[in-house]
Amino acid sequence: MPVTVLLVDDEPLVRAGLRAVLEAQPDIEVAGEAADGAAVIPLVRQLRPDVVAMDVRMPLMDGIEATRAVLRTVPDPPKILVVTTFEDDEFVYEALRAGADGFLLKRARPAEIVHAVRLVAAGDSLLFPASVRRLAARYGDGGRPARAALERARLTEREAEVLRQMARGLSNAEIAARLVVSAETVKSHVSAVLAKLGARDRTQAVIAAYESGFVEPG
Amino acid sequence: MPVTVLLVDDEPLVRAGLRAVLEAQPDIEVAGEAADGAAVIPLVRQLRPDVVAMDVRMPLMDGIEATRAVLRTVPDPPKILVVTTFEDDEFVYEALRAGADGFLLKRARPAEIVHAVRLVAAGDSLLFPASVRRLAARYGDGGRPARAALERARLTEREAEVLRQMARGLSNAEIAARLVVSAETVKSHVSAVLAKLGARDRTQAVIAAYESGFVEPG
DNA sequence: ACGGGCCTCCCCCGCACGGGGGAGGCGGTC
DNA sequence: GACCGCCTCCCCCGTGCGGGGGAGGCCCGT
Repeated sequence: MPVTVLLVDDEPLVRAGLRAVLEAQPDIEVAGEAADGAAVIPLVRQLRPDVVAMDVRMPLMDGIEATRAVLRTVPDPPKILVVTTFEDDEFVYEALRAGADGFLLKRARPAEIVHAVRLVAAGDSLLFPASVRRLAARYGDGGRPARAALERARLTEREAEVLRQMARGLSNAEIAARLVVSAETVKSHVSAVLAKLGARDRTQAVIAAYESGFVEPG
Repeated sequence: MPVTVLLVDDEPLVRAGLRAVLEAQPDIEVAGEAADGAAVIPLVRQLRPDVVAMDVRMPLMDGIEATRAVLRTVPDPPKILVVTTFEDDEFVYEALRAGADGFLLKRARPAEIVHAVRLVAAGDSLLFPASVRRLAARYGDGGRPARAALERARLTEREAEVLRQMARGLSNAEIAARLVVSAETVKSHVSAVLAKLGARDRTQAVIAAYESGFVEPG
């Protein structure tokens, strides 16, 4: 059965764009739309979408509040894919803490948008649109961010182990030696980790590990 | 003038080995030896070495205590290069907090040992023998580690900026675009950063940035 | 006026990395 | 028995990365 998506954005144009992109896919279906965060909860209860594509800036109730509200009040809640622009940097961190499963830049190419929806629908986390990184330098703390976000990425035992080794700065060959497997096997695990985290390379994966609390600095 | 080094290790064999390796270099000179941490402070005051190669496990006063003592009591103190084994993992973190400038594995090859001494003598930090990474998973916190260690790496403005971009997961090409310079220039800066941090690749550099507090997670 | 640090850009080159495939074994579940 | 997830290993292939050089322009301090 197809992945159902609820679009939440105050701009009709953006909703139309997302709808066009997503409905071009045979395995994705737009279940409905909302123009405001306050309208989201009843719609989620009614439509029970797999994924909510949630804008950040909205009148009445912003995307962060709406995310929190949905996750708090709806049993077996949908995945929340937060739609951001470069200007929304400061909200990304809050969204992560609110329990968002992934991020998406409005200016992303259609293929990326589709990919993001499929990824979070499958239970993986998408922690790596470029903008997510920009918060790093800006925010001191305010509480531990969502380790859950990475845990929800459903890494297998072995993949988690490989990620830990990556986060120690080891090369594939070194990891292979330490885990006593072939380099090819390590490459397989690394690729799986990258895919599940939405990371492009090992560096991004390690950053995600730190940012999500999967590994602790110090 | 040559780099002068004070060797501090309770095992004569290790001291002899270090001496042999270092004195084979025309630009490095062993100023003296000590078999115990307690003997270090007077010797440092007397010999004023550029670098102290400090063992961790020693009778009377261990390398961590000695490092703290030297840095606290000696004006214009020498660089401290902590000599560790794989078994000393748990001390590495403390050493970093105590103000050590670099780490060196006893089993390192001669060329690496020489390189490490030259690096810290030049004011750079060597944060990346493999063992340093192993502490990551083990220690919760206990206080902020040495941001100073990375600051002492004397990154230039531009290098620090490039490192920040690296720590956001950007590729060289993306950094080039963002800083409006050529990819070649970025490569130059990246290479300089790796050299100064003693990192092998960008992933290790980013880890060092997190571990040292140069960038903050969350 | 000269040196030195910094930023900038360029060349060549080898290699680890990562994508895209596939495939076999093994332990669970249905 | 059939299925599926996980781990393991293999192939090919392109390329971003990083090392090793060098070089010119700029500002600054002496």
